[in-house]
Amino acid sequence: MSINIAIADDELLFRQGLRAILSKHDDINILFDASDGKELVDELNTAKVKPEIIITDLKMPEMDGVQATKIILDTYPDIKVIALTSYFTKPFIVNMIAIGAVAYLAKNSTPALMVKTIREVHTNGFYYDEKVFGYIKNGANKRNTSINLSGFNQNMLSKRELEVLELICQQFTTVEIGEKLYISRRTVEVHRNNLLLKTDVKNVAGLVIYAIQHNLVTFDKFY
Amino acid sequence: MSINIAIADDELLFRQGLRAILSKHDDINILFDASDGKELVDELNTAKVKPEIIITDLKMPEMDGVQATKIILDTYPDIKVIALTSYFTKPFIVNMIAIGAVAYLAKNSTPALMVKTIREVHTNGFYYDEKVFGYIKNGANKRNTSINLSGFNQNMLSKRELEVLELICQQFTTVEIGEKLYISRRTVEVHRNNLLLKTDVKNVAGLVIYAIQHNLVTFDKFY
DNA sequence: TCATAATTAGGGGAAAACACTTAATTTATA
DNA sequence: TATAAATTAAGTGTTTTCCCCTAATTATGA
Repeated sequence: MSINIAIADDELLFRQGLRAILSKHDDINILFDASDGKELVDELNTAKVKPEIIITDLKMPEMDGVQATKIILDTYPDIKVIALTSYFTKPFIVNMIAIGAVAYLAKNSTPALMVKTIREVHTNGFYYDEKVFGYIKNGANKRNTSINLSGFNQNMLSKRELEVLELICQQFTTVEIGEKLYISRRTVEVHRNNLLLKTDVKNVAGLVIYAIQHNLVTFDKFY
Repeated sequence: MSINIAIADDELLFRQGLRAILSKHDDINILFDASDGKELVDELNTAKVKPEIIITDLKMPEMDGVQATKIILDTYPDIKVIALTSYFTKPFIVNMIAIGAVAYLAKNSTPALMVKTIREVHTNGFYYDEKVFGYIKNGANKRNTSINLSGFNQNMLSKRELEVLELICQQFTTVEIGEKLYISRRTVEVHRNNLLLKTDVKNVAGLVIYAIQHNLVTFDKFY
């Protein structure tokens, strides 16, 4: 009996590449793939045979892997989600685990590791390597005694914070942002400060990089 | 007779995926792959059989695709370089063409388009689709009557300015940058100001976006 | 060699960002 | 409905950025 999986990644070539790699293994069967979180959720809902495992990229347009995972696990708590990304950052991993991802794969892993991860998740329900374990420990020690959703939400950016972050990336000053959002300069400063704290960066440069890295803003807005 | 190619991309899974896709085609033969520009140049120099075509990602750690292409075409002017990236921006494309890339492929292209591009480059020496053609025209009309390296260099940032820009992106303050480069705070301020003037942006946020957009810094340095 | 560009450095000042504090009001949700 | 979270706002002060100005030294190239 083969393991039914689904893939989500915004790069078609990457998706097709994964298909080509995984198709070599008889015990792995790819049901469908999606180019972003929204497509993934839609395809999942309409699929007759549900996948046991979903491998999803975190950085995607429209809806990213984090949001998609939340929605999916809400409706299908038995589906195992493997997070896939190029960026191996502590907050990311901690958040993903907190949301319910059962494994974390770097994009520069070997195909062998990917297959191993899929099989481990299939048999054991999860797979964390030493690195991820290390991050979990460090991440957990930071604020909470254990990883939970409240700890996760503390790090998440609120709607307003995202608005402010986007305007910061568009090179607006605090005063200008206040005028745009019809709120006080002071309020914007609070949001800025919270952004620095939550994203754990030092200044505007860090915020912009964080925003781009986490796909919170799109390049298209600048050109 | 098959087409000998080499691949450069920082993500192992992507590289292996490409191998899997391209290995299905008998007329395409992958000689070697590399995880960054430096490795690519090294492997190329030591390779007994040189590839006719190199497919390289632009955004890579250590040495990016732009630098690598420059170096490679300097020594091996007959090698055809196909630029591969997730970002389809005007300046990027224009620069790559100016440097000498003979084709430009988006990472969310279909495998079929990639194979077609390889074959077209092999037979015709180049392959530009309508989109890229459009960008070339727009890019050319902007400042120069034709695309050439001198036009490109006029807008280029100096070596020192690039150093400062990189450190700004790494969240260092003016004073800190001065200490790192063993120059006065004042001098760094001059470079900062020139950066703002040359890139035509408003503040640090604009500089960071410019740097990322133009591939002057790599994400990997931040994590 | 003569001009141009790059790099260096400084004075002075205004604006913006950042750091620390407290706290009221609204909103979501358990 | 009680509790938590988000959003709002402000005081006060320091640091950093950004802008104006001048100007010497060092490369680079025509």
